[in-house]
Parts: sequence; C-alpha cells; structure tokens
Amino acid sequence: MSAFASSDDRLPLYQRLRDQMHEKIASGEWRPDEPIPTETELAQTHAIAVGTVRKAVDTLVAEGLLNRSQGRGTFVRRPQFDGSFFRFFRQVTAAGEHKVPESRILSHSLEAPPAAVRKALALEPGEAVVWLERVRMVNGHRVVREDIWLPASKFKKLLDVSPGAFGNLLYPFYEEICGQAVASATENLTVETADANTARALGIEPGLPVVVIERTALGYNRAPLEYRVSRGAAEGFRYQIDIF
Amino acid sequence: MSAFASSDDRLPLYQRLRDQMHEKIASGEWRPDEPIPTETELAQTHAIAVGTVRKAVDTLVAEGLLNRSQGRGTFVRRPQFDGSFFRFFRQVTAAGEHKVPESRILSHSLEAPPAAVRKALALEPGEAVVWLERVRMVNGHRVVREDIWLPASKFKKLLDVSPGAFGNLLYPFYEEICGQAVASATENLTVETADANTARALGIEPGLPVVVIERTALGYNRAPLEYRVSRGAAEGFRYQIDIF
DNA sequence: TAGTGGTCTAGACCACTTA
DNA sequence: AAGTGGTCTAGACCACTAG
Repeated sequence: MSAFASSDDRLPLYQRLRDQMHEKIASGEWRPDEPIPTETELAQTHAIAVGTVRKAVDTLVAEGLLNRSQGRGTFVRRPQFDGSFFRFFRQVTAAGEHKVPESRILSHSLEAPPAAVRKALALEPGEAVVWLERVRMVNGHRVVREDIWLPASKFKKLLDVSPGAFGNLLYPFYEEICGQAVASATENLTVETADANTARALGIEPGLPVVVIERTALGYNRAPLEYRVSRGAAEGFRYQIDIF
Repeated sequence: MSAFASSDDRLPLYQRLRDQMHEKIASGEWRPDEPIPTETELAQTHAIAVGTVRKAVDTLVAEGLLNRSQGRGTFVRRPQFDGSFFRFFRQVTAAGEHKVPESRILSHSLEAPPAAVRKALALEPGEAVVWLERVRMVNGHRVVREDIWLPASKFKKLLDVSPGAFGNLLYPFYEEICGQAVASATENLTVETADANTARALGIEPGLPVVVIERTALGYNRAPLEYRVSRGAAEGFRYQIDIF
C-alpha cells in the first residue's frame, strides 16, 4: 500500500499517518483544492483513534499543506506565493498604491541550457530547455525583467503558444498547458549593479543597484520545474522579516 | 497582541489559557530559560483537563515562545537571532568561511533623537537617546557600520561603560547592565548607493550598492528598546526564503 | 524511583456548512 | 437534518531525565 518507502514503524502513529498523507499530496493522489477524506474515515481505514488523526492533520496544517474548513472539510492547499520577494517591489504608481503588475512575454525559444540552469534544473546531459524572456510592467513602466528556463521534456508545448497568449500568471498556465503544478519554491536575493543590458531593459542608469531574485520552483514530487532569474531596480525595494 | 485586557470569555479554553501564559511571559513573570509549571499543575490551578493545557502549550511552542523538553519540563525560550539578515553577509575570509564578526563600539553619547528615531522608539517629546556608533569587522576588515539608538530613560547606564568594555553581543550586555531584555525584533531590508561617508566607513567606492538593515527591537512588554540602522556592502550579500 | 512531557484512546458535545 | 471539523474531557501507558 505504501507508495515508496513506508515510514519507520518505531515512529508514533500520528507521524506515520502524516508521512502517508504527505505522500498522497506529493504524488498528486490528493489534488489541490480537493477535500481529503474526513477524519472519521481516516480513523476507520487506518484503525486508529480520531484524536490521532487530528494530530496528524494538525501537523500538516501547520506545515501549510492542508487547510481546514469547519463544516466543509479539509483541503489540500494550493501554494501561495504571497510571501515572495516580488511583493516587496513597491509599485509607486503615484495614484493607487497596490497595483498588480502586468506581465508580457517578449520571446520564447528552445535552447541549450547554460551551466547554471542545467544545475538548477538537475537536467540530464544534452536535455534542452524552453527559455522565456518576460517583463513585468506597471503603468507601461518596466519594473522587473525576467529570464525563465523550463525543462523542454515537460514544457515544449509552451512553444506552440504565441507569446501574447500567455496569461499574467505563469503557474496556472503551466498547469493548464503542460499539466505541471508548482508546489514550492526557493528564492535567493542578491544585489548587483546594472550593466548596460539590464539598465536598458529596466530604464535606469547603468551602475545603479539592482535586486536579483533567483527562484527554483519544484513540483509536488520535488522535481525542479522552473529556474527563474528576475532583476528589478533596487530603488523602492523593501523586504521585512520578524525575529522571535 | 492582547496587552493587558483579559481574553474574551467566548474564546475556547485553550485560547484563553494561551493568552494568560503569553501574558506571563510578556510581563516577565516567567523568565527566559526558566521552566513553567508542569502540565498537571496548570490543569489543576485552572481546573481544566490536561489535554486542554497541552493544546495551549502546543500553540505557544509553535509560536516559538516555549520549548518542551521531555522529562525535564517546558521552558520559556530565549529569542534567537539566527534568522537575522546579518547571517547573510557572507564573510569571505579566504580561509575559514564561517567567521563570526568582531564588533567594536566607536563612540557613545547622549543625543536628541532625529525624527525617524523618535518615531521608531515611540519616544515622548523631549526624551533623549543614547547613541552608539559601531562597526563589525572580519579579519580587521570593516564589514558592517551601525548606528544604534536607545531610550536614555532605560539605557543611560551604558554611558558609564567605556566603549572598549562593550561585549561582542549587545543584547546580553543590555540585560546585564540595564536590566532590559530583548524579546523580538523587526528588520527591514533596503538597498542604497554608498555616499562618501558610508563608502569611507566600509572601505568601498562611493556609488556602490549598500544593503541597509533597519531593526527595531522590542522588550517582552512590546515596548521598543532599540532602533538600529546597519549598512554593509551589497557584494557578497545573499538572503534566501522558501515558499510553500 | 519519582516526576516530567509524549502518545494514544474513546467519547461527549458544540459550531458551522450544505442541502 | 446530516455531516463536517472544533473543543474538551478523562485516563492509560510510554520515554526520558534527574536525584
């Protein structure tokens, strides 16, 4: 019954149940926004008490993989990218402040991956990538410039779509066109000075500071799906953390 | 959040207990690294079941205010600043990589607070501040330059200490000398270009990007204790987040 | 050995959602 | 009204720590 490695029998029941449920989410057996079996069902099928099931569900809720909704059920959570660094590029629109940037794909093509991309996507030697050039704009002003690389083996269908037909949000698009759902991501923030190309792309002076965000996005099975490098003018960027 | 007001009677028992325990930590009645009463004791004094106490403790553990230790007890956690932005200034020491920077206080004095400081520390009009100038160094190389402001009402004893006698870590020092314990902090990261002063202080060229970290540190009673602005060369800075 | 937190159970009742 | 998750209880037994 256990898909791959069953969890250690010496672990507490609720941990073992947690691992099994995690596996069902990772494997896609339980899909995002779908309700999982009720707590009493899970208790019966695993022949354990409801309280133990609750504890397993609790941990997965705490980890952010599940959402409870009283009276409705418990649901697999769709990943939220609200915490991404991008939220912290202040779009000083003069008028309304919280303007969502529009995105435009400048070009897409099949390429041989640079070394950094091949490493980030854990590609086999010789495997090609789909390369997207993209800009994010506010009021027609270019705010962020992005290079996006995707394994061609999973994403070559994107090349059949005209750049203008790409939506504002890429991840639902990936899922719709290529059946690849993003489950998590890691972002790295660094700072560099704008070279001539970047300065032109962002409409700023060369030499000004630029915030660089590298993102590697993973699917539910932990396989790298996307590697993305984004650059935006550092002016107006602000990121906050809380320490306890 | 709840400052003093006792929690709402309509809330679940475990929530109300959680709020009361939070209050005891915030007020300093339960001190860091000290064990809190046992779960059975709490259950008896509040006339509720142990399971309910466990749930209240669980939430505080999840929030990071308590640490459980099987067989020993449950303890008030000392705040950990491991997650601070400062960890992400890579100290490229050529030799060993993870060198802890040494700190030196350049000067301390009693000052009238600039407007930004008065706001951050929520000072009364006319209240003075203690101002510290500080550098962090690796291998004699200045890595970070800091301005630190503290309410004089609580920290004027620091002026009696010679700058050389300040320790490498300020927060234990604050607690020792002034009896003020830091419980939490908020940090904001922005980027600017080095002006002449900053460039000289950091030993870099003017105009190069500088990472600016503003930190407001709070005591257990949520009162602002310290406002700090730190600047370091953006080169070698890298910060990572994970998104789920 | 005594006392702590950790796991697990079984069941009662409440609050909310949907139909 | 039926079914879901939410709260609360009471008690058994286990695992770890300290004296």
